[in-house]
Amino acid sequence: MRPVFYTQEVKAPNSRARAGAIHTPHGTMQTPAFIAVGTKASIKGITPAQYQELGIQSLIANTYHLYLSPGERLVEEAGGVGKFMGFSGPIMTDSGGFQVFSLGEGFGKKLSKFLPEEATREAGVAHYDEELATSHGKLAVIDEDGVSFTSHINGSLHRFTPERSIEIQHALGADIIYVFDECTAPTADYEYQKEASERTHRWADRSLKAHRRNIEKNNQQGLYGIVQGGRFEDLRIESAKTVGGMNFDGYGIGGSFSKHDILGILDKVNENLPEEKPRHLLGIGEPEDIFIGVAAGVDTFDCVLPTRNGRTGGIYTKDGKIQIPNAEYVNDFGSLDPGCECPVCKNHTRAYISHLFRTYEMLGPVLASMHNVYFLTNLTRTIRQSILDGRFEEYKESFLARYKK
RNA sequence: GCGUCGGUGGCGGAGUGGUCAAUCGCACUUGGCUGUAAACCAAGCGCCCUUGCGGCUACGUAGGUUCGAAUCCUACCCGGCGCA
Repeated sequence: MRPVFYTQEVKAPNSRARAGAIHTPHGTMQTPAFIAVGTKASIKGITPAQYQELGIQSLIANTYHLYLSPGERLVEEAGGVGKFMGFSGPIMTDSGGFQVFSLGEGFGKKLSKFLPEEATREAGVAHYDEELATSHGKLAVIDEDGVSFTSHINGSLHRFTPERSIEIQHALGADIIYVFDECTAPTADYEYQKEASERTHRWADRSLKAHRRNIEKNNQQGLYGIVQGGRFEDLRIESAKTVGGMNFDGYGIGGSFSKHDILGILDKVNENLPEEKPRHLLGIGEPEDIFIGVAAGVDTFDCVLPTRNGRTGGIYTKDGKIQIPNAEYVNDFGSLDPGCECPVCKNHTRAYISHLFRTYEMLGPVLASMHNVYFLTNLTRTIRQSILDGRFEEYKESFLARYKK
């Protein structure tokens, strides 16, 4: 028996949507599930004591960040990342593969998953600042064996290889760890994407071997492979087949950029991954994206948006997103999302939270993050129930009709 | 009363003869954020016309000098400080 495994309860009749559970040494999570992002062993703004009432079953921390600070040895000494941060449930660690992108090709773009320049300008968002990027250079450089990083904190030089990433993740001690992959830019051309995906496959093999070599950790931690392939369908399918054939404990689907239609290929990706293993869609997403993912057979999701949007005033509601600091909410005495059962909505008004943001009280970002995380965990919980009840499609239609109105 | 310094856009505060509707910060308005270099970033912010290296009105008030003034001169009004 592997330390991490999936059990299915109900499969929807007309899609790959499924309800089940992922079992780990630190507990079981009911899927589909939203996994909160806790990069530096902290879901920004939320204390572990609040996880349960916010529906947080699990979180994903980051190898690169914890390696830089406080260092994997210290976390190990503390008893692992869960013990260190005071959370007893299941935890994942991402391998640092995303930082290959955000500190490499993504560096200086400010938009971590950048859009083409015109679309960027149209959307009114910051775009590539060439002077900034070139004055600092990339912070990550890739070669066949691994990636050299310049610390974004103090400029010191560091090196990750698949073996090293696994070694660090062994020390961090999460239930589910990931192979070291290369997250490519969505704008990468076919040739580069092919090259990068194939390298990621070689790294997946090396990560797996490194994990198996450590008998003790291999029996305590599950290892997920990662599918890449960018926006190219044939590369995605090829990647799913290759990584899917390697007998990982689960599969992450990486490099997803919804605005580049990569989610459209998801169904074909999952068609080529083993049915009996859990699938995680890395870094996604928005409520619309979650429905796409679930329909395609994804079990778990993680995304920075609920906490990042929350910190900056963006609030999820059943009627779409709102900007709580905006003038129209300063005297709105309703709750953030009318009808929401979260502790924030039960106790506070939009007017109050708008005030907190406008006066830079840290409680504003905290309450907003709490509500947003609840919104996503509750969404996946409701989706799960709809699958169990055999009405996933109806629920999807009704939710999106209102959300996107 | 005399002397002196000063009055610039919601506020603070640059500018001190042309390229100034006026640097910058704050405030304000709006937008963005998808494995977190992110409690962040961007745009707008006198009025008007969808437009434009567009028109109009503006730098205490009123005049004046000049091809041209927020910038120079005169008077007045207001404020700080000093002396009476």
